[in-house]
Amino acid sequence: MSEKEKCISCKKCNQKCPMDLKGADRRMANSKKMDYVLLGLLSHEPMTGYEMKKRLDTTLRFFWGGSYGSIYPTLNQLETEGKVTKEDTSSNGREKISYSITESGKETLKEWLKKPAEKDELRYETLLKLFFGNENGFEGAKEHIDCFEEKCRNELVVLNMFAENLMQYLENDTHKYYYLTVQFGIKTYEAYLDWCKEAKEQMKEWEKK
Amino acid sequence: MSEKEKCISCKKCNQKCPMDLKGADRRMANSKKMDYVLLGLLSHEPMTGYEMKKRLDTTLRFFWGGSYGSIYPTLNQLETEGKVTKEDTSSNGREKISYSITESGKETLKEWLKKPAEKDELRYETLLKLFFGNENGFEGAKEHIDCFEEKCRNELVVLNMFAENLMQYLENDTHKYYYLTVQFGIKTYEAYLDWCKEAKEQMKEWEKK
DNA sequence: AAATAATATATCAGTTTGATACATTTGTCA
DNA sequence: TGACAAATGTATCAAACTGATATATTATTT
Repeated sequence: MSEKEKCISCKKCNQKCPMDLKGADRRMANSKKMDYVLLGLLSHEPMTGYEMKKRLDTTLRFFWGGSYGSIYPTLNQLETEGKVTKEDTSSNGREKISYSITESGKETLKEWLKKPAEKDELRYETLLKLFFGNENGFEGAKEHIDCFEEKCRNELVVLNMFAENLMQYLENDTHKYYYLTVQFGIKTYEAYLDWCKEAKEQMKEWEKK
Repeated sequence: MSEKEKCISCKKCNQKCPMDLKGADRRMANSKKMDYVLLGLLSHEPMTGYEMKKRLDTTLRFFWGGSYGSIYPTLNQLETEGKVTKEDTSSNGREKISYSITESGKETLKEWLKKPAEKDELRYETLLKLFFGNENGFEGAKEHIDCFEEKCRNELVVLNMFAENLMQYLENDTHKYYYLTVQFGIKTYEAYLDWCKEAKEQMKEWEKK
């Protein structure tokens, strides 16, 4: 039995990976990323912590996330390190702190930008439920795919709006990079939709037999 | 100025999201997922913790991960809850514990499989570096894309091998679902490569002007 | 026979999440 | 105008997970 013929997914078929993955460098340093995310946002313009959260939920939502629980503590840490400065812009009773990036902060950001990306990852619960779907049958699998398909369609609507909207601001340099990431989102969601269709067709084939 | 004309990426252009995202249900319950991952793996066949880690690094690597730090504690917890059973299969001095799923564990897995997926997410450091790339210039952006492109090509080689290998085992039901996830991986990595090419072309256009 | 790789369990500090608490300001509509 | 809802804003916490590392044995290569 050659390496290629060995099954890679269970012991019964003599489980063996057909390729050496030891150098595949998944799971690298889990170094703190929030620093760079916040410095990056502040490199565009000064803003509050609340606003950074909003950016993460709208502009960056297709490829990165973040919660208050890491935003505010990180901002304080960055201030201690002299990489951002606070400015109290409270009006009346409402607390409001506007953050700006310092030269030192810009330096830190630039250094990070020069280094290659450590880790890109997907964490698709839909795929997880599909992979273990044997206990759930084709019907269950189809439901998960339908649900995923709908989400993708919704995301595509948003992304296409973003792209259209951005067209008017492409003379702004920072927006060029934003545009590229939006195109990435569009390309991937279109691929997902494509896969949804094919996967359901494949299951129909299997059901016939 | 209509909603559509407002810029969604900075304050200068009167930042406003062209779409209401409040109901977009990003960031839902961060409930423990490792339970289900391990139960899912054990629903295929009994194995050790070490082997589960290996599966995560090979078979599931394209859409899910996991570390020893959550595998072993979760296995102990699952045993306490009666959802898996331990069997000591040590030989001589080497400790070896084989885990099996119980009826109760299968029930838990099935219930989870029936519920819709809570959250699918991308965490692409490459896109992050690209988005903040203004500080780094087109040259820097291209380097990140080249690096990403190479990773994608490598992943595609592995995935195509997986697909080819799996063809021989498609009569095995659980492998059908595995096959679908591999197809997902292939589709998405192909889309990524497509985007890499277009993004670099786009940047060339911008450079001309 | 020695060195290296693979198997195997286990723990820990550091990072992030999702939820929630609390308070004020703005917008809506009756 | 006044009441109510939504948006703005800061902050913290338990629970989850990662990446690294420690430790030890067995299998494979040189």
